[in-house]
Amino acid sequence: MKADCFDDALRELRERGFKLTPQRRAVLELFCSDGARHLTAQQAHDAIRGREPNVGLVTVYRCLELFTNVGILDKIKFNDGFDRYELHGGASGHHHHLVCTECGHVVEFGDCLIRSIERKLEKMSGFCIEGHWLELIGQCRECRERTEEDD
Amino acid sequence: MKADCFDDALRELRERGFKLTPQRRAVLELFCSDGARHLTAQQAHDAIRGREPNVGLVTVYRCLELFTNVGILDKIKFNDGFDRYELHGGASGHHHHLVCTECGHVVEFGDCLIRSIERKLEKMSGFCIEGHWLELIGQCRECRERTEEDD
DNA sequence: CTTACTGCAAATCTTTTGCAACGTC
DNA sequence: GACGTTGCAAAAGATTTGCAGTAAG
Repeated sequence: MKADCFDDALRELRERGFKLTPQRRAVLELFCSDGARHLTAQQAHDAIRGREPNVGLVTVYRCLELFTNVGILDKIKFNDGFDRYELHGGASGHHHHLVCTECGHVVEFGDCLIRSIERKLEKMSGFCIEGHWLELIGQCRECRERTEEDD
Repeated sequence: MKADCFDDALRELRERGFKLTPQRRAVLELFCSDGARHLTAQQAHDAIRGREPNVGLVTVYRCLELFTNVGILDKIKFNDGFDRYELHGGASGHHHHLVCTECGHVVEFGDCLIRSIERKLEKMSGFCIEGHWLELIGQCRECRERTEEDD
């Protein structure tokens, strides 16, 4: 549980004049907990329902939008049809995802490898590159070994 | 106009026992024409309507799905909420997109730069990487120069 | 002629919005 | 007490599906 994130987010909200409701608190707590990575609105809602039944899915959507605007969360996409959210920057900073096609296991990795590509592309294209989105898919070690056993 | 693509696609369809309807022909011709890159279903429909008014949007969706299953088209995403399609492989082979945030101008580039990253990541993570999705956004040269003039 | 294909309308699924009731500050 | 916030229901927008009619082979 990252207490700092929670306090930082709280302060950010207050400074901007937004109110702290139980619903917003629940969403914040969820995203500041360790297990909460790249969650969809529906997943967040499901996770919250247990502790706070009085939180509508629409409110979760609005919280996610607000927190993203304020800079507390980042909206990320896995190209699976769902908008997903993570703590902005987060413990591991900017990163990308490597998703297992079998079990959905996600590995995160930093972007240091992308920077050099961006510089090359800027020279080639004349673009000023502002951001990038990289997702890799494959089979994780466990699923690969399990598949091989089946042969 | 890439006549080879069109003929290849036609043969592929016939071999698999699918019928060639005027609607499918129109979609195929569109994607085999030079200007047709990363089109949405709606864009394809609009482009076809002029020549073939009797093509419903639903049919375009079904053509795109069929052609993707058969391997004629690839489904790609710009994370803008629309599914987009291109000729599979295409003249330039596997590639990625660099999209201008100002004017929407798209530059394509090959993936040779990604392969080395994939190999490093496979060693790090134990994954067997099967595919990747990379999109870069930024400002193209023209938009950057126009912005600077405004200062 | 048979079987696949089309087109319309309606359903689906995620996300957004209108509006009255509610709760924070 | 004022005004931001919530929740419901309904809208919106892209895509999919059911089904009766149509046409390719």
